[in-house]
Amino acid sequence: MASIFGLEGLTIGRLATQTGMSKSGLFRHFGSKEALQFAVLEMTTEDLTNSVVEPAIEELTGERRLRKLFSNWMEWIGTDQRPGGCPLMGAFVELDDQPGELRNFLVEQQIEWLDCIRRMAQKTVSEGNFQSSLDTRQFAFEFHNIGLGFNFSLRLLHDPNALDRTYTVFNNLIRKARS
Amino acid sequence: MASIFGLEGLTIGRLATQTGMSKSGLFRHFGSKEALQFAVLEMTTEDLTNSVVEPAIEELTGERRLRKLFSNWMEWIGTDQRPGGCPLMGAFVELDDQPGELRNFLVEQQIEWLDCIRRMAQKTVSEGNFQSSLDTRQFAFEFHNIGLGFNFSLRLLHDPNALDRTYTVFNNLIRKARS
DNA sequence: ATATTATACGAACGTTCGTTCTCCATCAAA
DNA sequence: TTTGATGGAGAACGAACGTTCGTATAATAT
Repeated sequence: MASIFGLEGLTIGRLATQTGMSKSGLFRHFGSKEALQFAVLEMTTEDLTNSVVEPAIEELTGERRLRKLFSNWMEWIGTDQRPGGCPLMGAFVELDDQPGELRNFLVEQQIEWLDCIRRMAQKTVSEGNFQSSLDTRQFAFEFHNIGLGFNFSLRLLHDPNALDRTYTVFNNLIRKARS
Repeated sequence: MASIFGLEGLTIGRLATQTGMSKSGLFRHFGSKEALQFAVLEMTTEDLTNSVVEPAIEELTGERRLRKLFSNWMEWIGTDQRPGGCPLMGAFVELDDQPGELRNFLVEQQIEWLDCIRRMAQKTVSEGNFQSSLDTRQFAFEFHNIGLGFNFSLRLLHDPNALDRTYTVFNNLIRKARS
C-alpha cells in the first residue's frame, strides 16, 4: 500500500478495511501514524537487506559479488510482488523536504547502502580486479544512480528496454573500474 | 507548494490561506483539484522548456548545446527558487501507479524530453562530433538518469559533492560518445 | 478460581479534505 | 441606466482523516 500510494497515502482507515480489522483495533498496534510509517520503512530496509545484500555477501566476492548485488537489486525493483515498486524510492521524494525522524532514518539507511557498495568496490580493488586509482565513492554514486534510473524507466515509462539499457550502463561502469 | 508537499499535499485550503484568498474563491478558478494539479504540471513543464531547453537551442549546436542543456538542467534542479526541488521528480513517484490524465500528461512530457535529448545527440552525430555508431536513445537514457541521481543526492542526502560527482559522470558520457 | 493482560471492537471526537451553493462587488458594454 | 459577465466571499455539505475512549472477549498468570 505504501509502495502504491506513498507513506502519506498509506491510510489507517484504508489499511484497516483491507485487513478486515477495525480502525481502532489496528491503530492500537502502532499508536500513531508516524509509527506505522516507521514500521513500513524498517520492514522494507530489512527486507532489502535480506533479499539483496545478504545473498550477495554469501559465497561470492569481488566483481562477482558486485554483479550479484546489482542483479538482486534490479529484481527487487522490478518484481511484481510489490505492485508499486520499491517503497523507498517513493519515500525519497516524499520525505526529502520533511524534516523528522522518518527522513533521518531514510538518510541513514541510504548512506549505509552507498557505503556498502563502496566497501564491496574497495574490496575488489584490494583484490586487484579493480584499478587501485578507482574512486570507490564515485563508483557507489554511479551504481546507485543506475538503479534510480531503472526504477524511473520501468515504473513510470514502462519502457520494455529499461533492463537492457540499465545493464548496458552497469557493464560499462564495471569495465571502467577494471584495471 | 507542490514541490515540497507533492501534488496530493498541494491542498486547496492551504493554498487559499497562503494566497490570502478564500477556499471557495480560489476553487472557482480551477473547478477541481485535478485541474489545479494539471495546471501545476503544465506550468512546470512550460517553465522547464523556457529555462532549460530554449536557451540551449538558441545560438549553440552539437556538443556545446548538449552541455548547455545539461548545465541549465542542473541549475533548474538545484535552484533555491523552488524550495522543494523539481516538482516533476516528485510527480514521477506520486503518479507512477495512478492511472489517469495526470499520469498520461507526465509520461508524454517525459518521452518528449528524452526525445529532445536524443535529437540533440543525433545532430551531434550528423555533425561528426559524436561517433556514428552512437546509440542516441541509450545516450538520452543515461543523460536523464544522471539528472535523477543528482536530484537524489542533492535533495535527500544533501551531498555537497553531488554536483561534482554528477559532472564527472556527465563528462564521461560525452567523452564516450565522441569519435 | 480469580486477577491480569493483550487484543480487538464500536462510537465518537475535532479537523481537514474537495466540492457546491448562494450572494455580493466590480466594471465594461449596450 | 440597465445588463451581464467576472471574480471573489461565506456558509455549509458529506466524507475521510488521525486519534481517544470505554468496553467486551480471550488468553495467561497467580
